[in-house]
Amino acid sequence: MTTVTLAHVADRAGVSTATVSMVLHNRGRISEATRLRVLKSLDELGYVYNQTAANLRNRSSNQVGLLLHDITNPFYAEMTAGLSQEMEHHDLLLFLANSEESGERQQKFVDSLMRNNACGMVLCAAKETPPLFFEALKRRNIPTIMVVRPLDDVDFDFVGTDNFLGTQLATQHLLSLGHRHIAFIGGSENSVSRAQRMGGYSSKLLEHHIQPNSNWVVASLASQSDGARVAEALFERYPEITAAVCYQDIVALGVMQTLRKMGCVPGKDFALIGFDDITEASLVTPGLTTVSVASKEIGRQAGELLFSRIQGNDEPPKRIILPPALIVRESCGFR
Amino acid sequence: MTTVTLAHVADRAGVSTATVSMVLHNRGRISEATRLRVLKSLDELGYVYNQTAANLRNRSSNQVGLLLHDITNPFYAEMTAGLSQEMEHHDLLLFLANSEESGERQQKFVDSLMRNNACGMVLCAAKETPPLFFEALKRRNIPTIMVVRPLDDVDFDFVGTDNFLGTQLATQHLLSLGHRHIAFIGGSENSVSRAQRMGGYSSKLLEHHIQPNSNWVVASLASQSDGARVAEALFERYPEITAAVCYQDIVALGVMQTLRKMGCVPGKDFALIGFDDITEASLVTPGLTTVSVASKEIGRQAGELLFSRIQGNDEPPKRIILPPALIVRESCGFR
DNA sequence: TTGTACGCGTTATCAT
DNA sequence: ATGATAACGCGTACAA
Repeated sequence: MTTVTLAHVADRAGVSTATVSMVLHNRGRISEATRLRVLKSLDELGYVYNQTAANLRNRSSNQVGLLLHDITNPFYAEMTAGLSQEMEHHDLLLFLANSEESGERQQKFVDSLMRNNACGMVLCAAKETPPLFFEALKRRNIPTIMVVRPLDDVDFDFVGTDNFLGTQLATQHLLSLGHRHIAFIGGSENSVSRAQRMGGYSSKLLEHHIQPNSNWVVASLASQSDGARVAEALFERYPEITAAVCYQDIVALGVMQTLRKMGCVPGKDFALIGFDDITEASLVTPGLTTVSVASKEIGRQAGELLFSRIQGNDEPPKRIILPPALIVRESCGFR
Repeated sequence: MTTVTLAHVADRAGVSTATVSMVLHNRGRISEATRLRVLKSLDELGYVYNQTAANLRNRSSNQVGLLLHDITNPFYAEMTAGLSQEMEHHDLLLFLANSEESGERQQKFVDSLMRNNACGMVLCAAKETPPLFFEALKRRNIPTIMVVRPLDDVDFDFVGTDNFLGTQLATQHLLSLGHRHIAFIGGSENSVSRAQRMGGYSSKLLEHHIQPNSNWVVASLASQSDGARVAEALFERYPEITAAVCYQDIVALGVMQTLRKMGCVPGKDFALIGFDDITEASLVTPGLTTVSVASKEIGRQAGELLFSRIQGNDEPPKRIILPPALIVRESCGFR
């Protein structure tokens, strides 16, 4: 109840609060005798350090914010685990918030972080975030790392994966299996990530002297059901398609449903590739061939970079792009 | 850079800091004229409220901690989403930490919460947590809600699901499909949740005058691979088993792998039921019949209860047990 | 409405 | 060499 303060400890040890503070931080020149006396009092009174008071005095804090749209998405959960580990390693506390793609909630969270004097943040910005949001952030001058969703704005640190290379790998895989009629399914129209992934896909086709067909490129929401829906429409109109690169695994799983429904066996009659390598990808039958983006590593690297910024690292903004890898399972069949 | 304080705002508006504070909180009787003047200054100077200072003065905070073993587990991710939503609703910030079943990390997190003067916490305690940990928590007297893992200690609020009823539902389902040789797979030996789930399973068997066979009850780690491993050993020794209730979905998915490997079709040659209803359960083929525990709702209810405790609700500790529901998919076949 | 003591740890300055 | 003094960070709320 009655909180024990430095003053209480100091009284008991017969020293000043300054001395106790110094002992706590192993700073200054304190004789071994007093040090022991202070430690004893500290222990006897069950002193609990008041970080709030220290933070106020130091105009600092040990608290970092993480904003996602949806922690329920296994990709982000993995990333969070990586970041959390890194934060713990540096004795930082991690605030978590889900924006659910709402700019309002995003703003609310960031405001809250400012008020609480957070020392840094990791953001995966909501889709329709206005430039003003980022401008305001810059003025605040608080270390901020953007993750996963690439931003045009180069003034921010960024950690993500190489979307372009990822779909290149995927497309190359399909091409070398002999496919020539390859669709691209998923992603929302205005997404930068999608543009990059589409770029990898189309560039690979062109490299092989194949004309990308814009009719075979369709968007979808980030859900299994919508993936299934758009795939159905696509395959009905263009039965000549024999393979597809999907924007993300969730969508690919939906496409798989549609294929089955049409009596088409993925991995035999059709070749399907996803993106993200979420846990589900290894669980479905046939196993989904996909592009792995090392989600946990993104979190870890973001944490590392953020920590260095908090420590005062003021090098120009960095872009850390982690290499993706093709994970071959059964959904594309065998050579 | 130079932080704007209440004093600055007060100066500019030609009033005292007390007045500004009152305007900020809509407290006291301030004339409309001064109120507007203050609001104007607030805006012009771009004032940011310093929650840290307020917290220090009030000996309070708006920060809550959540401890899990693994945010990567979809069950906990869902729960976190529910809690996060509830916290946001009450303008509380949520600290997240993964213990990964380490008592040390758990202790470290809780200590950190104490130092930071958190106003409450939600804990899913690590497996081998010593009673001393809970005793110390009680002395601290900080609102704490235990979740998911039932505790013997009745001095804490608890929110979880009815494990016993859950496996009763599952077992009943298998029995009514005609199965008589039913195994119980998964969970770690010393877990209370497991004891409860095993209780539901065995009581149902007894109710139907079937002797539970302890050889058909096997433990496993909370992973697909270990589920597969123990299932393989079990089925080899006891080929007469035709159905299984699993401790959790992850394990059931592993069992499914083993079945397939043995040329056994789940839902046709074998009936399988999981527990948790994680997303993957609906994605595999055949869809996994399972017991749903409303993970998100657990988070929400924990948040609600915690908030009421923070508000001063000092009723005796509550145990909120959410009813589970059987989700019938295809892994048990059809009648 | 205001003046101001207060919450508690920090650290520069001063004293022995 | 050791350690004390006290102003300070900034919002709060009571007495005036």
